[in-house]
Amino acid sequence: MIRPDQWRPVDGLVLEPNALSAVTTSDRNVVVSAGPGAGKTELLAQRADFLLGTGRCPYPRRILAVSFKVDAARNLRERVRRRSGARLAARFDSFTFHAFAKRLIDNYRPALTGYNELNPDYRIDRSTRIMGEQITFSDLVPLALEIIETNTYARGGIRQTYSHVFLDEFQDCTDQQYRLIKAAFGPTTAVLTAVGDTKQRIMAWAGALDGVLQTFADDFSARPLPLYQNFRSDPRLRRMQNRMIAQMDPGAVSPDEELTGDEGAIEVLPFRTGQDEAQAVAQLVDSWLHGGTPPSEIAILVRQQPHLVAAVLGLELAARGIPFRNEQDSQDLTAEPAAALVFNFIRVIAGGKQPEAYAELMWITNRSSRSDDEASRFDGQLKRMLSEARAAVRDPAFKGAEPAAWRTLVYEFLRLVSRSTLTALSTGYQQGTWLDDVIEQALDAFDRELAVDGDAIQALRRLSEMDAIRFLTIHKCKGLEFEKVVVLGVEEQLFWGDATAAISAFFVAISRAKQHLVLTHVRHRDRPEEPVKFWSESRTPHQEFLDFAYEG
DNA sequence: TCCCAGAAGGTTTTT
DNA sequence: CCTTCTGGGA
Repeated sequence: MIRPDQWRPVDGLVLEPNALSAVTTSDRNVVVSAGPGAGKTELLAQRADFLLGTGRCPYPRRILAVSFKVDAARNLRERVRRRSGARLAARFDSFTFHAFAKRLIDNYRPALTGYNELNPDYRIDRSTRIMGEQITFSDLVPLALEIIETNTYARGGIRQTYSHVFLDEFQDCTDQQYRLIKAAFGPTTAVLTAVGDTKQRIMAWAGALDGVLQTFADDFSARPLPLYQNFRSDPRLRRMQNRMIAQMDPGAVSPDEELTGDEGAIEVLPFRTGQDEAQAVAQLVDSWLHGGTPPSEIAILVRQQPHLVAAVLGLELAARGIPFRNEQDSQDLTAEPAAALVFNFIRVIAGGKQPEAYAELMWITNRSSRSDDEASRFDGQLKRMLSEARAAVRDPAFKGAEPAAWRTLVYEFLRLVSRSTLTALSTGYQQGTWLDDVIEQALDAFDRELAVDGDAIQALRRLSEMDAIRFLTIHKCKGLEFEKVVVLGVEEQLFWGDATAAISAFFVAISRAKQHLVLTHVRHRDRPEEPVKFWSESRTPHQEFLDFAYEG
C-alpha cells in the first residue's frame, strides 16, 4: 500500500496541475473537460492506479468505469492492467453502458415483474422484443433503470460494490443513461469522475443530452477541472484545431504562443472525380507504407456510409495489395475468442509456415481438462485433421467450391474441438445463441473478404487489427488516434444537417491525426452500383470546413 | 387534377 | 444534403 502523498504517476508521466487534482481527489466528484489528445483515458487509468494503490478504494470495494463503445472499455481495462498489475486491476470493472446494464439485469433479473418479467435464458435481438424471452439493445438501459429504481436490494448492492465511478466521453450521455447513473449512485454514495469534451458531442441526433457536463456538475456538485494540453497532435494540426475551437467554444482557445512549431502537415486535395481521388489516395497510402508507417497508424475517415464513398478506393488499394478493413461490416469480431479460433484455423491450413497461429490453435484447443491419454489421442486427431484440411485446400478443385468448402472444413474442425471447449472460451457463450452467432459472423466476414480478391491469406490480413488500414465512419473513430488521417469527401453533400453536429463531426475527424492530415473533395462522385435512394453525383466542396486548414 | 409541403434515411449501442 | 413519393388543400 502506498501513502497518498507518496504516490507518483505511473511510468513517470508528468501531469498538468488540474490533471493531477483530478487523479488524486479522493472524496469529491469532479468533471474534467478537455479537448482532443489531452489524455482523458490516461487520466482515468492513472486515477485507477492512485485509488487502488493507495487504498482510497479499499478492498473489497471496486471501481466502475463506464464507456460507450466496446473498444474504449477494453482499451481502458487493458491500460489499467498494464499500469497497475493484474492484482489491483482485478477490482477495476470497465464496461460499456450496455454491458453494465446487462450485468444489472442478469444479477437482479427477478426484480423485473409484470410486463418486464424476463426468463433466465432471455435473448438480445437487434429489433424485436418478445415478452418474457427477448429484449432489444434499447431495452437494456431502461430495464436496468427499472431495477435500480424499484429494488432497494439491487441499489444497495451496487452502492456497496463501487466506491468510485468513472464516466468516459460523458458529453454523449443520453437521458436514459444519465438517469441510470443518477439512480444507481446518488450524490453522496460514490465518488464520480466524469470526463468529456462538449466540442466532440456527436450523438445529439441519437438523444445525447444537451449540456450534460454542466447538468452533472450541478446535480453532483462536481468540481470542474479543465485540461489545456494536447499530447497527440503536432503544432500545425493543433493550430487548425485551435482555429475550429475559436468558432465552437471561444473560451477554450489556446494562446498562439503555445502552439508554435513547424511539425506536422495538412493537405487539401481537390479532385475532379471519385476515381481520381481513389487513385491519388491509394498512391499516398502506398507511399506511407513504403516509408515505414505501420498500417494500424493509417485511417481513412468518411462522414457516413464508407462502403459507398470508398468503394472505388477499396479497389485501388486491393490492386496494390494493400490490406484494408471496412469497420462497418466487421464489427468487433477481433474481441471474440471463437472468431479468433476460426480465423487461426483458416490461417494454419491456408498459409505456409504459421507458427504463431499454430501454437495459438494448439493452446486453445488443448486446454480443456482431459486425461493424458485423451489429450494425446485428441492431439493426434487434430494433427491428422489439420494435414487433411491442408491437402484439401491445395487441391485445384477446392477453388471452385469456395466459400462453402471453407465452411465445411471449419465446422468439421469445430466439431472435433468439441462444444464444451468452445463454450468455455467466454462466459457469454454459455447463454443463448451467441456462440453460434459469432461463428457464423466470423465465417460471413471471411466470405466477404474472400470475395474481394479470392486470396484467403489476404482476406485474413484484412480482418486482423494490426495488418490492415482502416475505413471508418467519423463516429467509429471517436476516441482513436492515428499518425496519418485522410478525411474523404469534405463536401456539402456529406456534412449535412444541424450545423453544430456537422462541425463537431469534422472536429472529431481532424483531431484524430497525430502528424499528417489529408482532406479531399471531388466535383463528381459516381452513383454506386448498389441502389441508394439519395445520391448527388455533382459535389460542392465544404469551403467553410476546408478553410480551417489554412493558416492566417 | 394539379401543386406543394413534408417525410424518409444516414451516423451507435451487447453477452 | 440528396430525390422521390404521398397526402392534403385548392
